[in-house]
Amino acid sequence: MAWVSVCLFTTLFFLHAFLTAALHMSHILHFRLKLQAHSRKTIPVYDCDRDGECSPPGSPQHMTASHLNDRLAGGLFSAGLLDRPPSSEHAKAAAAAAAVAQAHLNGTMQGMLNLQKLQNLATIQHASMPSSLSGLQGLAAGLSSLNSPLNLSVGAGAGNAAMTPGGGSAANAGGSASDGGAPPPIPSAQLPQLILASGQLMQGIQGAQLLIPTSQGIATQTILTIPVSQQVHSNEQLVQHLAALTNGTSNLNGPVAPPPAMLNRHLLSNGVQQLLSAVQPNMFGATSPHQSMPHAPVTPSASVSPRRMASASPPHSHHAATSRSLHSSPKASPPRATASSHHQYEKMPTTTATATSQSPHSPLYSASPSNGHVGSCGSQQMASVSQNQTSMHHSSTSRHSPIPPAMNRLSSQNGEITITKSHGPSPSHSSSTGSGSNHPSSQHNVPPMKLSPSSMHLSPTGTDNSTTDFLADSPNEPTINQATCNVVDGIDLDEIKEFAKAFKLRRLSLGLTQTQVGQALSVTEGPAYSQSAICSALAAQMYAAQFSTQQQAMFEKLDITPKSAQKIKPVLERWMKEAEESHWNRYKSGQNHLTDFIGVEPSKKRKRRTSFTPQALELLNAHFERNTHPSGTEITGLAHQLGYEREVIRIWFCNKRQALKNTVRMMSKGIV
Amino acid sequence: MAWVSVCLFTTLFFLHAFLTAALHMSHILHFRLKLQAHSRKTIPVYDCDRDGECSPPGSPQHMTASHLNDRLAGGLFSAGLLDRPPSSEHAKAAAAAAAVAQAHLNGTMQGMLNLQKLQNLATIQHASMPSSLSGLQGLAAGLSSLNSPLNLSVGAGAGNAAMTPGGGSAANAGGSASDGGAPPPIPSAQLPQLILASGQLMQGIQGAQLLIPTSQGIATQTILTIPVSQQVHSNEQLVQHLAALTNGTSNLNGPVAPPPAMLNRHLLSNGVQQLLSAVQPNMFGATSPHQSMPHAPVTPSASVSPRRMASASPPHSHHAATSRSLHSSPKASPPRATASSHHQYEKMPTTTATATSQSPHSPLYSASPSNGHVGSCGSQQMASVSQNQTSMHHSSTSRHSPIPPAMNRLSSQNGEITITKSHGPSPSHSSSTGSGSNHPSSQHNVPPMKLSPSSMHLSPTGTDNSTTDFLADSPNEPTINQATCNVVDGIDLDEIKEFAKAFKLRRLSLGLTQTQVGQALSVTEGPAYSQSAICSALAAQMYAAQFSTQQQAMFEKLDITPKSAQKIKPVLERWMKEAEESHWNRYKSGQNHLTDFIGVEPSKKRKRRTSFTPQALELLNAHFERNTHPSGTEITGLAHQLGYEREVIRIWFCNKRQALKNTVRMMSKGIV
DNA sequence: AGCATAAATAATAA
DNA sequence: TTATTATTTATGCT
Repeated sequence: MAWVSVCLFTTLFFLHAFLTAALHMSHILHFRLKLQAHSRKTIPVYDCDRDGECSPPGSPQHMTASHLNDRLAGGLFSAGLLDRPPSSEHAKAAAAAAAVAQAHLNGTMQGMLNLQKLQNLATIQHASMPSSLSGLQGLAAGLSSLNSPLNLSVGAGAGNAAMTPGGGSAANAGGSASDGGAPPPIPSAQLPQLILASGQLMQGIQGAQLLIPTSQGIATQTILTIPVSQQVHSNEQLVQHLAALTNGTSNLNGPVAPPPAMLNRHLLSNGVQQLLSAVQPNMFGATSPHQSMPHAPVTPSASVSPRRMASASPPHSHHAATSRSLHSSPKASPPRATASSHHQYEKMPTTTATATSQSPHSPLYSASPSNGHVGSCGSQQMASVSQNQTSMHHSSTSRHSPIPPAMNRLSSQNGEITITKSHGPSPSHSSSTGSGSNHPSSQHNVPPMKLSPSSMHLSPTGTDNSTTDFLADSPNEPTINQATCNVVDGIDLDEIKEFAKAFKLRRLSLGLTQTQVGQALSVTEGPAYSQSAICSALAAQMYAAQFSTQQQAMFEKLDITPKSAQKIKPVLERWMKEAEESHWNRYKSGQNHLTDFIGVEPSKKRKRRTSFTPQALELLNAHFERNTHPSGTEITGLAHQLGYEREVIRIWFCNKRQALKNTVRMMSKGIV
Repeated sequence: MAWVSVCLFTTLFFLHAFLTAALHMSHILHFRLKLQAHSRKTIPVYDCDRDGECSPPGSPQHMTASHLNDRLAGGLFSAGLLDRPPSSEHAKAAAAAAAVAQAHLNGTMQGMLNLQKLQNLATIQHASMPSSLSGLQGLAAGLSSLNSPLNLSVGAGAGNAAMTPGGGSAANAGGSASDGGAPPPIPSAQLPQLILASGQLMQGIQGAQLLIPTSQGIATQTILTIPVSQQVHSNEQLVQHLAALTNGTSNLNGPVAPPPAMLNRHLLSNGVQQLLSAVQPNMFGATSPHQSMPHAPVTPSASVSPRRMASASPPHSHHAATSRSLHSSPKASPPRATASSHHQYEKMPTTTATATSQSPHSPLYSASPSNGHVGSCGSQQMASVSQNQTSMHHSSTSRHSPIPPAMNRLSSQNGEITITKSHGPSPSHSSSTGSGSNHPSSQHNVPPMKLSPSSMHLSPTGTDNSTTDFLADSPNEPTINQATCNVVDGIDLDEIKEFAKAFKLRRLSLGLTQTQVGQALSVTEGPAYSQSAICSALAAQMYAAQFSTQQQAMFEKLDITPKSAQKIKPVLERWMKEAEESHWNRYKSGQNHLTDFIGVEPSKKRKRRTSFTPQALELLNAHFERNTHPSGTEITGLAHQLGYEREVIRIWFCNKRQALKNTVRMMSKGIV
């Protein structure tokens, strides 16, 4: 009678190159943090268990977060991003956050940061973009924050100018920005920082985008709060997440002010996988020459929808002069993209089967083509920071103009954080800082894009050139050094991935759906950018992103070239800027309706929640019991019979099935 | 780059008396094991973290697996399940696994266990069902395995007969079954263990059902692989999962052999939510008197679909004599349900908001009406074990006949594990064994059901009576002690929930959809059990299960009475047995098409959407990367490897290519 | 204040 | 292209 069954529980960890590492997760997780320097080469940095004990992979040695920071800093330095070698002291590496609210996420944080609170905090602090090094410093600060118990505070050291690479690191190390540099005087912009947009960006990530008027212009700051245990269905696991913190600083007024620096910050929690990255899109080339940095959005026109903007063409394009100042500063900024420090965070593979692990990849001033990740084929150099000037001249008009100068990696352009998978296959790509004339090919084509000039205006920040700066590898018109780069694909993939990610974050931060974006774009960009096309393009990008190095071949085979994907990027990028700008404008005018600026009517509202009568429910349930998957006819019949819309009935069944499924799942889990 | 996939392989051993043990699996999980004696009282047994350190809940003390075993053994003993007190020595408690392949999953395991491999392994080992205590021993062994570093090997100590409570524990503790007891001689059943069915059961759960011929009969073992990080969208989180392992033992040949024991074991991981449940439907009353226990499925007819079976009526009903032996044995089996030890496993609340905690509730020979869970209203006693004889006489013909004898709780009848929520509201129902005349009302109507006798044949196991035994509370004909039971609802809910869960697991393990079941049932059971009706019944049960005590009111309001659900249970149970039997038969005949035995035409509706496991997707994507156009052979291989239908795999590639193509197209559109 | 679930969104199997 | 699923959001009610 005896039955013996043996239950085995196993945890399999799949390493992305099909290397599988088995981890044991104690309580919850184990997490393995890897920093990826330039190339796909990954540097395992951290491997901790819940107890907080961390050890580098394959090594008994334990590393603390600070160690990690040092390591990072070292990497940066070696990459030429830092002026001087990082000090080995933990705090040293960390610089005060510049122009960024420092998120302070408490490990034991009970909930998400309330966005309202964020806003309130935001009003208190202001960020000014000092200059060159601030970006790096911010980065450093971010890194240093790793040491902190994962606290994210929204106060923040605004005084970026004060931040020198070596300065104020200690403060940051503490993790709370509030104690950071003295808040810079709030210059021209008397507007308090406002929440441009807020809401859930992804899975469990709450995001808020703040507009921070500064003497330099308007800075946009994105704050993402990432619940540690987000997405985990089971209770006990500690989860990790990555949060991307996007910092966008736009110069609105100060033509004189130092250019806003870009900050990229990645915070990774040990016990909990978390990533915070901030990117600041400023300073990069404006796609269209006529783009100006709108002072504070001049036009208070309430609902400036992208479409409207498109039609209204250049209404906002004034202050072209400001752009100059902006550009100049980038040059000064020391943290060149030279060593595009790709901090890869190796996550545990999610359930998603895609074998590649995603590593947060914060392209900062990753201007230098030598960026490890970037398959820089050509000999072209692109000084990311300095690019601004160069890129400035890119004519937005020349669509496929081979203008390569001041090319930035996608990320920098977006000013968004993106997570890149480490691409297993493509080996090379070390931290060839600066001068690397690696892959000229696809990487550096600067397709100004078909930027409907109309859509260009309003871009408030110096970020304008960003679109132009992109190294879009256009298959056609292989401008510079493009022939020999076969690494390009890999690079493209990275870029695409990053872009897609960044775009998504930005889109979400505006509270827009893919559909909305598509619709708006179709209006703005014309038929070629029909909604579906855009959406699909986005999807494609996402999709493409999935394939990292390893799959490039297939990619080509299927004719799904990253190149084409790359082409659409500028358009999307441009639109996004406009949308964000518009958003800001509306804010100013007091009209803060997120959906207003979309070319879509607000009509879109959510349908009123239907409430079914008990009788209806009875019938529906009876039907459901008989058949959980009623045919269309059945549904129609029911709808008619009950007097509800067919769709309502259909959805009812969908939800009912879902509920059932959930129930079952729980039960099984529960099992008792 | 890191991929982490966690696969949990669990083998559940169902102790036939509904003993559930929650284990902590070191490596990865934390388990909390609770033994629940009769009533819902739960006894926390284990709580370990990956380090292998275990401590009883609320206690700093660490327990080793062996401790757990001891504890368990002690519990069992106290419950009267063991003949002698368990020794305190760690190894002692563990007995060699009986009749079960012991899965050995290495923590560093690279991928999921290949089902093929499992099958191969299965062929190596054989399980023989010794006698009474073997079940317990097996359990103990299983528990002991907890100590192992989470290795799951599919080799396994088969020599169950040799297993005495105190013997061979050490070997098991090692975690590898291969070194376990000497493989018992493979008696009559010369068939190697085979995979009855395999595939994705749910979300990311892969399941394989093995048939293990033993001298006692055929044992079915279900192995579920649960990716740790399943369902997690972010990479890094380690996830939890629950695995349910169903063990069904059917006596095929040995009329003389001791009756198969049912083992119910629940493994629950703390850190990772895992559930393993096994249910064994054997030994219970046959609904229709003419049912016999088919020897080894006599009819090798390839596709013995339920429908066919229905039409063919009693083709397989031979060996009626065997049933006798089966029944007799239950009596002899020491582990009577007396102390229907409910091992409740308390899991961490999952993210799902449902506030009720689910406690694993494994009804084993919960024959005694006194079972805490059961709201035994009437004074009727039902000796679950002994019931067989009694129930045997139930006439399947009398649908609503008030025949109460040998009533079993649903679970026991099913021999399935089900998860019950603890119902807050209904207080009473202590382990008022036997005599409690609590809620006579709805609880005890024994609607024999309209069991179309035709459908009865083929039920291989002695389980036949199970259907009859059910205490279906039919609103009409309140037979015995039924008036005063208001607790009934709570009880019913428990049962319903349990049943629904068990049924679903079994259904899924056969790869059947509700629709399929419904269709098959409509054929088998007649119009009253039309497809839709069945499905709805299932759904209703599921649905009903959702509501635990708190929501009963609503339940009633919606007219989703547990009672009605209860009525259909026996039918479903019976059908499931047949289906499983049929499955086996087909297997024997070499026709292993999962869908074959369903009485449903394939012509029907769109196939249910498959959901691939992350692991499967990983593999598929890897293949896709290499080759977007795999040959038929490749596809077949993949399908086999992954346990999906070939067509599903083929379609996956089609869709994948399509997606790629779309992506490309859009991108190109985009720009140019 | 929370819960149950209708509605909406995104992904993807068929 | 369609239909379903999987998730998420947020409404309406207690």
